[in-house]
Amino acid sequence: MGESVNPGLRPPVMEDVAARAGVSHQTVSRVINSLPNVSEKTRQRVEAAIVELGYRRNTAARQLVTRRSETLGVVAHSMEQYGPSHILLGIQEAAHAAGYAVNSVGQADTGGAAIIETIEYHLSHQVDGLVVIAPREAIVRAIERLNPGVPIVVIGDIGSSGVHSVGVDQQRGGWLATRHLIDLGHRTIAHIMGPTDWLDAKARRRGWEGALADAGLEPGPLLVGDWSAESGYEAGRKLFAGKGCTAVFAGNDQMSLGLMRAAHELGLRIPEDLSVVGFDDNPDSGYFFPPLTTVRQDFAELGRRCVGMILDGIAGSDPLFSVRIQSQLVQRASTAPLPPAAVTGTSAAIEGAEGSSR
Amino acid sequence: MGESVNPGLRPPVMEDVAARAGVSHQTVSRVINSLPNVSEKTRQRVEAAIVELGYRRNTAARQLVTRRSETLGVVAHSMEQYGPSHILLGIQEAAHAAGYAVNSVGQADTGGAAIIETIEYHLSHQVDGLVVIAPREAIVRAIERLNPGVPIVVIGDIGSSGVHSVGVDQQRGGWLATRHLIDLGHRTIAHIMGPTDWLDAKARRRGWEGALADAGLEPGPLLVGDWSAESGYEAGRKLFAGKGCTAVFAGNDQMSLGLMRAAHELGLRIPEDLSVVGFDDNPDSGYFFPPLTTVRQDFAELGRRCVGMILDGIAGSDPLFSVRIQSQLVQRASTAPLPPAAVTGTSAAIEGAEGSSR
DNA sequence: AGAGAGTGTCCGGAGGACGTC
DNA sequence: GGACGTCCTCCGGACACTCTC
Repeated sequence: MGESVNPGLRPPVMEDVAARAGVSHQTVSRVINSLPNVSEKTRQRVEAAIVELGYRRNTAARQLVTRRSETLGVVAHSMEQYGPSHILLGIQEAAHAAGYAVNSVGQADTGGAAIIETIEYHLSHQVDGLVVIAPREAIVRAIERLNPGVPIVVIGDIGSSGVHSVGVDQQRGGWLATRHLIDLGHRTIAHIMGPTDWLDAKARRRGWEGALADAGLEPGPLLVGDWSAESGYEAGRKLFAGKGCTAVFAGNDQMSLGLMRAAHELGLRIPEDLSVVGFDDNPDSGYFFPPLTTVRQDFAELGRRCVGMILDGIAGSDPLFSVRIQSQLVQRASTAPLPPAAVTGTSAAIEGAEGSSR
Repeated sequence: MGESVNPGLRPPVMEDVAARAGVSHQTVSRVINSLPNVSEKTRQRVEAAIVELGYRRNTAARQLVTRRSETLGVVAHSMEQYGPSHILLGIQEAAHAAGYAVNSVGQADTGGAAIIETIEYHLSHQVDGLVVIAPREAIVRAIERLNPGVPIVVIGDIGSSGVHSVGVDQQRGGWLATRHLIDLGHRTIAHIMGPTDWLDAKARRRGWEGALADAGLEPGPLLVGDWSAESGYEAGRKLFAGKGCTAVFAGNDQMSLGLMRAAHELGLRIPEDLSVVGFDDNPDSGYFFPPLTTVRQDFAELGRRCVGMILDGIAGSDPLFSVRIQSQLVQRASTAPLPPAAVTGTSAAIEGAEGSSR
């Protein structure tokens, strides 16, 4: 590709710069690393030589001797999803602020083996710390058996475990969402959960169950989706075919979208006939039809805490074992009180439970 | 972090494995690299030693001598957007299939300087090839002045330039979207473009202008958004306040979403009163209200072509300079023919609003 | 003798410790 | 004591070599 400053085959090395500047390679090293004891004149000569030769320091060699890479590895997974991708953004921001580069390797492959392979990849590349975004049971298990040699933090609301973790309190989020519906007077509240092997999905579901139990209510219908709008739509078709529920807590915003589409097609009005709560608060959900009540997660904070834990680990102090970030309910227009008399509207008439509970 | 297999401070190296297996480090190297001339018995002893010690080969040292990293660098940017993030997924898939790891470094920072810094980061980390997802003018300019030493491909529909590139033919996509509206009989077609410093946004806009010009029509109103649903909403409020247009081509699906929300709030029915076309075909848009007509981009193909170009470059053959991937129109329910008589202004309020489109 | 199995030495590029002027 | 230079080291791989059957 054209105008190479260095027509020779091999890129310039420190020694070349040194020769050009008339100093030793060690002095070049000092200049590059801003160490003291280099005269101003020499520094300038070296810097000029660097520019002239288009020198770039060889990080492999540097890492070899320093044993540090100043980069954090991230095992990225399901990055097409809103949550994971924004977690990564949060981590990148926080790491950058701390002077660390972030090297993220993702794979579409869903298997645990691929994840472990990626972890090994990072470890053999001398990352100084490692974040695993892989809220799946199997992964956590595998990590416990690992001997990483560097701090490693798993993102996710994984309960007590031998693995360091940072996660949004998904269960509480699910609880908040469900509680909100209960407070509005709903009594039959369905849940569409994410894939059952996602820890997040399970935690949100537990929150739903918990809120219902706390209120002395029976769990409503439970369906499983795959986070996609399509799966939410299909769940909605099934759900609305059966006997009515008046409210649904969907595991994320996209499934809520599909669900609401299914509702529209069947002539159910939202929120008059059906209240819907999502999870994530992705930037679009305020513009859904209607704007979606949902649960917001603070990914920036998540990234900060996560990177903080890793830096603590690098510094040697034993970090907190597990951190939970709070989530918060964002009320919009997809939820409304259950009108006292409106129980006749849909086929929810079966639920004559006005006075019975509580 | 408890049960380290190697309580010493320094991780095991090849020599340690060799000692344990009773061979020389060179034999260990042969085993690891699956080279011939190692007896089965020796191989097994070595492999056992590797597992026992938890040995991982030091990639820095390996790179130092092989001068190859078998990884591709990706400069990721604006990864919160649908397009960029899915391009990355496509690249990862293709690279993985070719046996390359992908190391993506993203930053929130929008400045060109940060991008160049990231490129330098990758180059000094000995990536074997480099992809830059940064469809911004300034970046392309800066890359032209670079002396990378490895193949570098920019993602984007950047016209002729000294830089290798792969991109979806955005302009043609914009043309298709607009043409579709023209074919439906629309005559005043607005466009909400993305940020003006995005090459993609400009290309889509050119497509819109081109299609109108080809049909002998005047350009309709032009507004600028930032890809977000919110910006689409605001654009919609402005647009619908003025004299009516009957169709809008929005620069992406999210802006379409916001736009449709604005339309709903003003009592405009879609597609009866207003046709909308988006761009991206993100998985949600089939579940919008109504399902969105949009333009699909093949990100997997994009990734394949991109990685293919880089591999060609690594192999030494001069790659194609610039590749354009075709996009395609996906028709759904947000567009409809302009009723011959319906040009009677924007407020067709009368009509039972039961449009269960589809 | 010759093929197969295994060894010794040096090298890559940068940084640390220490020495010298 | 400031401004350098000299050696040695990090770890894995290429290469040439030796030994054995």
